[in-house]
Parts: sequence; structure tokens; C-alpha cells
Amino acid sequence: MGRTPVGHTREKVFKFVRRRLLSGQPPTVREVQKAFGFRAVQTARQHLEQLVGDGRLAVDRNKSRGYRLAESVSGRKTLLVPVLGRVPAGVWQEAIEDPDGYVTAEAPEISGEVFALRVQGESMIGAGILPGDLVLVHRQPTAQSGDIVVALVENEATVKTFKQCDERIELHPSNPLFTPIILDAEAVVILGKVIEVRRTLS
Amino acid sequence: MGRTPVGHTREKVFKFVRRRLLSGQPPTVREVQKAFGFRAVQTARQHLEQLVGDGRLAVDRNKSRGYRLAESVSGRKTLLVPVLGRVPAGVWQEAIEDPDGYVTAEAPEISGEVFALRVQGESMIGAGILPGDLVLVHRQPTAQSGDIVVALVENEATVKTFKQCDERIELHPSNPLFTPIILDAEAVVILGKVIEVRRTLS
DNA sequence: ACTTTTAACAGACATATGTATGTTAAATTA
DNA sequence: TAATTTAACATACATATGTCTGTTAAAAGT
Repeated sequence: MGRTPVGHTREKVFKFVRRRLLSGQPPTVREVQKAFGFRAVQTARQHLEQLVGDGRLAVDRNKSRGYRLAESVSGRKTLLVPVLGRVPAGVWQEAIEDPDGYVTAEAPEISGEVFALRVQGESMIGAGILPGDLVLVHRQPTAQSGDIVVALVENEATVKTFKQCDERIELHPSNPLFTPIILDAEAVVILGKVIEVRRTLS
Repeated sequence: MGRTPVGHTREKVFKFVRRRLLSGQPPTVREVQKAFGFRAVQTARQHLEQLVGDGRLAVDRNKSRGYRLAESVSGRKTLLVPVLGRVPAGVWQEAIEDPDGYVTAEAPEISGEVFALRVQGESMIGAGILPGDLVLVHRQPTAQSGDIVVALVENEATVKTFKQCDERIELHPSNPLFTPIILDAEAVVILGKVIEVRRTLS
């Protein structure tokens, strides 16, 4: 195997590793070796270590399949989000423990706890949120006016636009057929803020 | 370590492994052992093998960190979707080779080639697809009436509802301010069908 | 009471895998 | 041209890791 242009192979190695990592199958050094037809393990390892030195990869030393994407590269952290079927008032822990499933999401930095919910009802159609859509929610007890939030109203989880006026909380639908909900700040339980909307088309 | 109720520990092992797999870090047998405080490696391995036997996990034999989620369990395959900045008419290969980035998606079964695009324009607001939304597109040259597709019109990628009438193709917006595009079947290039819509809220 | 199944343990073995040392030659730089 | 850097190779070593054989005791079934 002849010599390749400078940096050329390294770029391909990076893309290979990234592809494997993002698809959930971290490669071994020797798998990289074989993928590129290197005759020596060390050639593969050299490229990998260079990528670590360049800050593009990170590595768990002495662990098999230990190479990871450097956070500085990905910028965002891949996290596992539990999909909750129903949102209970009190028994939060149980709902998290036994979710209907998981979806993966990319969130900027370490953004605390995130969960997902299916939207019921058509009250947010105007904001492009349809019944059946999956909303990813960053769990937080407060919000800013204009945020779309998930709130607990009469033991039902509802998605609305949040607005705070003095001591009152207003939950605005985005559908002229629905009327805003106006409550005392005390009476409203904010579960979190919607950070992403997903819809699957058959 | 005393004996635990039947199946109790196995369920926890499964959830542990699933969590690790979905977050992209397949565990070793010994990592499972330590996570549960087993004094013998074999105990961990026993549970893992049982899970394989139950069809809940799959495994790459003799590979380190070789346990996977059985496809029959996940039902859907996690795949890596390239996000394309611009959609070129001809140089498809290059666009795929050097995407702006990747997102992970769960798609039912082996669903061929999938790519992602950012939506420009407000022509599909009525269908809950807003400017800036990310659409995941299953690449396919044809579609059925009613499908939302990405089509190439005058070298521009556009998202519309597809409708076929005899020899004519109609591309319908979901916004009264826009007018349908009607073309000969020959003159339309269908890039694919929209299978998912994603929107990130700051 | 007997057998069967299952959870957990103990120790060992084979190899998969990360790591280290040293060499060669092409490309780049001084 | 000489020195330096870089891609690639060859060989070897330590350990991380999957796998095997055999044992014990509690639970479940007969």
C-alpha cells in the first residue's frame, strides 16, 4: 500500500469512525485497519490517535472500542429520551422508570432531564403542532412568556404557549376554536418546555 | 448476593443493556457484572444469553461489546441520516458524501436510503410543516397521491403534496397563498417521500 | 418427597484488542 | 542537499473480554 496524500486518509478514517459511532457500533482499532486495508494495526491506531490529538475524537483508554466523538466536535450531546405514555400527576418516578420506549435526540450541551410526550388534541395546530406529534420536553418548573410548554391542568398534560402577566399565568392555544386558560400562578404546574417537535408520516 | 425473584433481575439487565446500547455504548459482559454487583462473570453472561434466547437481544459472537437489540424487539432500525444543505440536480453522490451533518432516526425495517433537508418557504404551513423544519426523506422516484414529497422543480427542491392525474403530476401546497404546480409526469423529478418532520424550538 | 428449573458463584482458558518499540520510504521543509 | 515530518509496515506484549466447565442452593413443578 503506497503512501496517500497528507491528511487524505485521516479524513476518511474520521468519517468511518463517526459513521460507526453514530450508528451505535464503535469500531476496534483492527476493524479500522481492515476497513482501510492497512497491513499494520499501528497505521490505524496512528490515525486514530492523531484524530484524538486534533480534538476530533475522544478515547476511553484501555477500553475496547473506546473511541468516541469529541464533544467539541459534535457540539451537542446525544441523549436518550424516554417516551411517556401518560403523564401522571405525582408518580413521576414510575413513569420515567417504565417508559413506552426511547428515542434518541441531540440536545445542546448538558441540558438536564428531557422526556417525550404524544400530543393530544388540536389546540396547537396554528403553531404546527398536530395531534399525534411527539414533543420533546425539557423538564423545568418555570418558563418565559412565549415558550411552548407542557402544563398540568386538571391532571391532564396539555401543550400551550406560556404567558405570564403579573400573578397570573395564561396558557394560550394556537387555534381560534380554543380559548386561553387563565390561572393563578400557584395553580399551574409547569412540567417543562417543548424543545423539539417530531411527526412521523406513515 | 442472595437469590432474587424469578425474572426480576433479568428485566433490569435488559433495561441496563438497552440504555447503554441506545446511548451508543455497548457494555461488556463484565461491565454488566459490575453494574449489578455479581461476583461471577458467568452470572451476567447467563442473563445476557437468556435475553438472546428470549429474542430480546442479539449478539455478535466472539466480538467485544457484541450485544445488540434484537430487531424483532426494536421493530425499527436506527439509522444515520445525512443532512443535506442544498440539493443539487445531478451531483447527488457528492452531496451525500459531504453532508452538513448527521441525525439519527428510527425507521421501520430496512427502509433504503434516507436523507434530511431543511424546509424553505411557507407553502406547507397548512400541513404543519414550517420554514426551518427538518424533513426526513425516503429516497424514491415515485409516490402515491396524498404523499408529501420532495420534488425538484427548476433545480429547486420543494416540499409539496403529491397528486397524480393521468399523465399529469400535481404538486399541491398547503397554504392558500400558494398555487399548485401542474406538470407533465416526465418533467417532474421526485427525490423522495417525507417520512418525518422535526422542528427544534430554541 | 422427588425432580427440574433457575439465580448465583468459582476458577480457568482462548482470543480479541489496546498498546509499545522499531523500521522504511515518500513528502515536506529548512 | 540535508533535516524533519508523515504514511505505512512488522512484530511483539499485556490485558480486556468472550467463553467454558463445574458447583451450590433456592424456587417451582410433579
